[in-house]
Amino acid sequence: MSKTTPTPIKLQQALYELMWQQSYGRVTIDAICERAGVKKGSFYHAYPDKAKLALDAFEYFWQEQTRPWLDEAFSSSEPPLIRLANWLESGLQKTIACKAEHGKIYGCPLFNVGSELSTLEPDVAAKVTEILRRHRRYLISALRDAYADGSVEPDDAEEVARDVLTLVEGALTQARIANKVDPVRRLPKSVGRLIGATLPEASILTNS
Amino acid sequence: MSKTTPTPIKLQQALYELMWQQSYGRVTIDAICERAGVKKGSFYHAYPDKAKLALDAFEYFWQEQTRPWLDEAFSSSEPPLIRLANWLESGLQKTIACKAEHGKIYGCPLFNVGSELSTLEPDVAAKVTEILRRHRRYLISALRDAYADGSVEPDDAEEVARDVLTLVEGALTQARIANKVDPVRRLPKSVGRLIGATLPEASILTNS
DNA sequence: ACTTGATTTGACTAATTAGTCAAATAATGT
DNA sequence: ACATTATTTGACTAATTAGTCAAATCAAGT
Repeated sequence: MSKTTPTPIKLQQALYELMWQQSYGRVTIDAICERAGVKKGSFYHAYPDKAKLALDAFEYFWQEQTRPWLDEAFSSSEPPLIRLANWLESGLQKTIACKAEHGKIYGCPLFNVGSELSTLEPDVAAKVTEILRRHRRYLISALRDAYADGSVEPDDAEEVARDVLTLVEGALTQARIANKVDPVRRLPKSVGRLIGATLPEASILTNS
Repeated sequence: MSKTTPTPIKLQQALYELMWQQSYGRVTIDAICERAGVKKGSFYHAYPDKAKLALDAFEYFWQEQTRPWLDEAFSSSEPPLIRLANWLESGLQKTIACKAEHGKIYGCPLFNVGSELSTLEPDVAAKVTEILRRHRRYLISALRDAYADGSVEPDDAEEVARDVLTLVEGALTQARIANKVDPVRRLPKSVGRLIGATLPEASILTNS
């Protein structure tokens, strides 16, 4: 910790965490500043409003968190179906860890906040759509590889990827609403049904 | 219109519509009262707070809107797979109509608001879970019938119903976020994949 | 060390919002 | 018709919140 974290980053982290745990609308500028350890004047020096900050917050966490996670889970070192299994398994582990740490399942902030803001903050909704698209690319690649190596009956990778992501996001939202891990736990089987194959065991180490 | 609508009902309708189009958090008591054509004192005479009103609002719209809709779509007069097709088709029609009327796709308020409030208003989240459960019962029955008459390879109706509902709710949320009907339009095919059968054409009249 | 520009601060205003309450009105039973 | 109870009203307070701004502090280059 040589350099101090820049104010915009602190604000991005603060908003991200708060809107993930609560909701976008519930988070006040004051709350963001308090969590970021920054005074309100600094907020308005860095950002004109909460929505603009949200854009950066989503981008930051894609770059710092989601992208590295997907890069690992979808590593081409593994066969395509194992990649899918790893992705779901590590997602499940995150969900379980979240519940253990906070007593609550927070789900996917992209989906939660995207849905909350779609009619109110089109820019944020567009950002969410864009990041979901990036996410989907990993699925498309894995599916194409699975079709190519014959482990799954070929189909329209783009469409199936959409369905898989929709199911997974839906399950995360269900998990959040009911505060139960079950919907996430069932995903490998359901995703298997969707792509027309039985998913193998994940190769990723599941921290016991 | 002989009798005047009771104040609680007016408030329920107002909150339901507003939180569906915007978000729960964005809707103020004043806005509810204005839309309901009622003064704030009357609000607090009828309800202690917004969350309690939300409970009744969801129940009211289940009874008055969702339940009759499902009763018709899942009519036992039709073969089970046709019921599913009718359900999805009428949902698609609602989505298209919503976009045509408001220029926006609002999706499913249960899912949107449930996700928004899960960590903030447990009672509302519980109500949402309960209503989703009622919804799922229709799916379970249809699936059991489909298994019984041999139109689908038998499976765990309860589990498959969960998956189907998760996919459908996920698609509605995607549609809301991106303001596109596409995710909903693709549902018959994806649901077919999920249950392991190709869904037939809907028998319901699709208003052209 | 000094200057310049960027950043941070804290105290401020204005606006919004939740919630209260006594008085007015409407509804109900006798 | 009268009394009693329930409902509605509108004006009110208190609290929260967004957003502003001049002054103070910090950072960088010379």
